Formats: sequence, structure tokens, C-alpha cells
Amino acid sequence: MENEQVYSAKKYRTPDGAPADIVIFTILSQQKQGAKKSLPMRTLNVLLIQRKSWPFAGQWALPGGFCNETESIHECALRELKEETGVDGEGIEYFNVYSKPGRDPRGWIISHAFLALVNERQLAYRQAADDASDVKLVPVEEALQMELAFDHRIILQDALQHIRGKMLSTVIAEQFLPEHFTIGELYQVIQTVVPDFNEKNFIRKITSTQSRKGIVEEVLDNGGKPKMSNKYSQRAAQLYRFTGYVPPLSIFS
Amino acid sequence: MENEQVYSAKKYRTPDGAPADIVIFTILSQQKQGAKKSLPMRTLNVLLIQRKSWPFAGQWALPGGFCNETESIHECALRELKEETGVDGEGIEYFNVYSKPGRDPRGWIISHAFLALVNERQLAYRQAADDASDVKLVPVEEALQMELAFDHRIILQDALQHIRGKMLSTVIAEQFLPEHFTIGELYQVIQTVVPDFNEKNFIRKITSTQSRKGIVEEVLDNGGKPKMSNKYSQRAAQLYRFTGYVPPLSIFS
DNA sequence: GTAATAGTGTCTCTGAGACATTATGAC
DNA sequence: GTCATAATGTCTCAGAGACACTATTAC
Repeated sequence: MENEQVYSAKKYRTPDGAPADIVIFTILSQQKQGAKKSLPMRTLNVLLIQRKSWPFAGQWALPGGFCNETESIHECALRELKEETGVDGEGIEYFNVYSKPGRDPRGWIISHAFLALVNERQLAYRQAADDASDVKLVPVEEALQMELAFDHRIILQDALQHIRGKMLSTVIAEQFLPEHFTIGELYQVIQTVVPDFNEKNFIRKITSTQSRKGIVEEVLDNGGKPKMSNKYSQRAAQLYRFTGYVPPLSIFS
Repeated sequence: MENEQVYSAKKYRTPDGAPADIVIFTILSQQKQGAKKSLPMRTLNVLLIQRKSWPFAGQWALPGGFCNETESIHECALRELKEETGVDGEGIEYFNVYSKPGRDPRGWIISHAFLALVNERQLAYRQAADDASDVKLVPVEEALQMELAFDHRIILQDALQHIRGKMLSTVIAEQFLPEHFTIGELYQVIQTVVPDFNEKNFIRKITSTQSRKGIVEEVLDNGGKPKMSNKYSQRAAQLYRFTGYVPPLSIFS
């Protein structure tokens, strides 16, 4: 049996590595100046590292690293996320593989791309990892203009498209929100990721429309009264939380 | 540079192979007996091959094969599909990677799973390929009960879940249909893949509902009159085709 | 008062759901 | 006439869209 394994494994040219690359998205908030209480400016950012060794030394790239034999690629991505950002993420998702011959000058290297949505607050302790001389958050629009290492621009584009679809069809917005949030915050998060998103009576649809009822629910305080927040406005807004329910989607309705 | 490549590539333990496995779905139709003209029984089937060599010799498995250095994994999957079924498929889709340590007794082998939807008619010339002693189509429900090689049962389960989501959110039903089809056929194809699918006034929704208008369009004959078909019924039914339009989906409407 | 956001009232028109009903045409 | 499927009629009620209006409260 051991013989057979060796035989089979060495018969052909084998890949030179199977890394996981992670597109780590976060939303940065910036207090609008002038206004005292107002909804912040939010921007979708992506975490990039500056490579310090060949190939593409000095260029910016997505964080990632090679997978070991003893872990699955998913575990590898979690490990890299932890190393790169200090985040114990659960919300990572695999979305594509990149294997075009010649994509990596080091050889035949098949990259597995993940995306992670990380709350700005969780990124407080981020630091440069072993093979990066620097780490920074870059607004996605800006990152897409940069000359990233490898095929990382393509990966970023794909990730962005993927996250946009997910933002509207699932409840991943919760990754960017505190546990309790106002409808205004939710709306703003969706718009930050999907700029085209524009729903007129959003509060009504999300809170009282029959078919979507159950996506969010109101948060009550000890006395059974709705919890409110006036963090962003003079008039306090009601707080909601996600229930975990996701309505089924169908183009055939 | 050449030195650096070799250095980098040989520094670590590298994978022993990166295959593509393909879940090939097809719908088989069976004339109902008794009735002369009636909609056929349709069953979702998956193509399996019987392995003739170690490991899992004699067991049934998904078709697939190892990727070469000179091709992307996507190209590899297309090649395997062609070899296995003779189909020049365009409609293949990558959906997941399987890399759990120990999943393949031959070593560290990371499998990339694709799915293909193939029309029953295109499968006419299928034949056993090099590393398979037999090929057959198995109803998915049955295949899920079988002891498949490797982690192929899991892969099949994931593929099935994936195709069900896609069937309702995109227009992949067209892969299973002739160019011109009746609303009844479309309905039946959807139901074959998604047994729970049950829409009451389907014909109205698909043909006259504003928001879905444009998914299908009527087919006209030379004289500008709607084309009809009475293949499945005494009363002729109108024929439609897909336009390629897919309405956007959102849980926030 | 003003600013900035939260939330409601009201009207129209589309369309989903539920069925019953009618249409067609080979046999 | 029968059978099997195709298609329409009709009613109700949910809900999307538009947009003006009111509410709250720190400053």
C-alpha cells in the first residue's frame, strides 16, 4: 500500500503549492465633519499586504499563504486570517480557484480564494505578518486601480462581485454590523457594498412586509419596550437584530 | 530567476495532485405508459464511473482526472467532460474544493469539483474512458444511497444543493431543454431538480408578470404567428425560448 | 428655532393566490 | 364522448412606488 502510494504520487508532475488567498473586506466609518450627530461616511475597504520577497517584492497583494498537508484549505485560510489580522473569523467563504498556467512565477501554484467580512472593530490589533513588510486597508475602488501582485486584481474583482450578490441575497450584512443596529445603519451598510442599492420605503419593507417578515426583529429591553438608539440622530431610532431567517429566492417567484 | 523558482518550489512538501471531478447531471425522460400523449416522467440522473484500479477499485465514483501543468483546472474539467461523455460542454461550473487531509489514500490530493448539466440527447455517444471499466447514469436519489469512492457522496450532495439553488435563481433550466419549449416542459424540468417547487399560476407569472417579463419570449413562425407544439398534449401548447435575461434577486426587494 | 434623522399617511396599480372554468384536438 | 394538457376569468388582498407629512431631540 505504501508502495502504491509512492508510485501513484510520483508518476506525474505535481503542483508546486496550493495556497489560500483571502480577500478581507471591512467597512471603515468616518464621522462626517460639521454635523454633530449624523450617519457616518462608510467605505468598503480591502486589506492588502506589501510583499517583501520575490516574486513581486515591494508590490501590494492579498494576504495568503501556502497550505500544509495536515490541514484542509479552509483551515489554512482561517489560520492565515488569524495570522494576518488576529481575527478568529467564522465568516469566511471560499469562492473560487485560480490556476491559469503562469499565474505565479514560482511554478505551478493553484490558489484558492476566500473572502472574509470583518468588522472594523475586530481589526484593532492587526499587524504585519512574517512575509509582509506592511499591511494596510485600501478602499476597494482604489485597490482596483493598483498594480497588485499575481492575478490578485482579478481575484479582487471576482470577490467584489461575489460579495455584492451575497449582500442582497443573504444576511451577511450582519458581519459588518453590531448585534443591535438601526434600520438606517443596515441600509447604509448595504449601500456601501452595493452602490446601486436604492429602496424607497426600506423601513416598511424590512419591518412590515409579510414575505420578508422575520429577517429582522425588534430588540426589547428588560421592561419589554423597544430598545432605541440615538447614536446617529437626534430622534432615537429603534434597534433591530437579525433572526437568522433568510427568505427563499426564486426568479420564478 | 530559474534558481529562485526551484528553491521556492522545493522548500516545502507539495501536493501530490490536483484533479477535477465532475458531477454530470442529466434528466432522463420516460414515456408514461397508458397515455398516448402525455408529459413524460423525468428523473434527475448523475453519471458515475466504475473504478478499475486502486484505490476503491470496483467502486463507483464521479468522473474526473488529474490536472496538467499546462492547463487551468477549468480546462482540465472540460477535457475530462469531453473524454468521459463526448460532450463539448460550455455549461460547466466550478463549485467547491475538497482538501480534507486523508480524503485520498494516494496522498495529498486536492480535488476541484465541477458540475455540468447535459442534455439527455447529447449523451448518446458516451462510452467508458481509460480508467473506468463502466459508465452509467444513476438517479440521484439512488446514487446518494450508494457507497461512492473517496468523499464523492459529499461532493454529490453539495452539487445537488448547488444546482437546486441555481435552478431557481438563474436560467440553467435551459441546459435541460430544447431551444424551443413549452411552459409545461419548463415547469417539469424545474420540478425534477427541485421537488418542492410548486407555483400555482406558473404560466401567468412567467409570461405576463411585469417583473419577470423578459425571462422567456414566445417563438413566432415565419408568418408571425406563435409557434405551437402538440408533442405532449392533444391541445397544442405555445412554444417559448429563453432570452438570456435574468431578473436581479434580493431579499430586501 | 434648526439640523438631521426617524417614522407615518395615503393613494395608485401591479401582481400573487386560489380556484373554477373553458379550450383544444387526437383517440 | 373521453382524456390530458393548455389557457383564461375572476375575485381578494398583499405590497411596491411615490412623496408629502409629522415626530423627536440635541444643539
